[in-house]
Amino acid sequence: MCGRYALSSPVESLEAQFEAEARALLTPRYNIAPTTPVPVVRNGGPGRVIVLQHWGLIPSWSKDPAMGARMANARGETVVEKPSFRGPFRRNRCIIPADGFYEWRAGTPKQPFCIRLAGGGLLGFAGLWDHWEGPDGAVDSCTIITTSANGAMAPIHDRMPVILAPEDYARWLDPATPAEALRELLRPCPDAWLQLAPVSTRVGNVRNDDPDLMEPIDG
DNA sequence: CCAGACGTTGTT
DNA sequence: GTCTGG
DNA sequence: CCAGACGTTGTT
DNA sequence: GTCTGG
Repeated sequence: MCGRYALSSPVESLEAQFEAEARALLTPRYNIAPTTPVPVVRNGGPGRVIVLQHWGLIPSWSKDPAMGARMANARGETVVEKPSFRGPFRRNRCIIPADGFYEWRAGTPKQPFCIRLAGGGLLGFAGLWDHWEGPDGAVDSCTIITTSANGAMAPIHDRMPVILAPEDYARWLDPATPAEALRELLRPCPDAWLQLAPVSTRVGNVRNDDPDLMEPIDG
């Protein structure tokens, strides 16, 4: 799955790769957790924008915004039908940028890994967002879509985030793309894209937030 | 008809 | 909001 | 995802 | 064990 990731690339790199205009101040983060604001690329006006949205999708019809707490991920296999996700899947698709993400291999102790592009560069997760309004204001929130693990990820975990190819960004964000074509995109990326490395268990604690969290350790 | 759910992950 | 269960 | 809490009363 | 917070 994807419950923790990092994003520290300069805003200029994000704007270039995703052809979007940043409308929020972005700070380097090496330990991004659900329930925090995360940068999201989505359609806005004539072009694409980068905005901060709460990680954990709160359905627009939800009475309790706490519902978002368990919506950090959405299964790609079922987004088309789940009540919480099918509306956003039709209308509110987004891309969530990352420099890498973390997965924990089961065992004692659990061993965290950092997964990055083998050739370096930014990843774009397939995501969904929604707009929620409550008595005390409005919240735009988002979720990261998951799929089965590819060969590279399988030794660590049976799920992984959907990582879009840059040539698929436009298709994913285009409101006119048919659902069948969208579902074609929700597949595990090729093994060769990814590079995995074990990292310090310090990443488990969300209070730790420094570049060393992404650094490979021995073993 | 109304009431209640609406989700994923990992682990057992 | 929309579906499922009763 | 993991880490950490898991409670109430009265008083300031 | 299970929920909340980050």
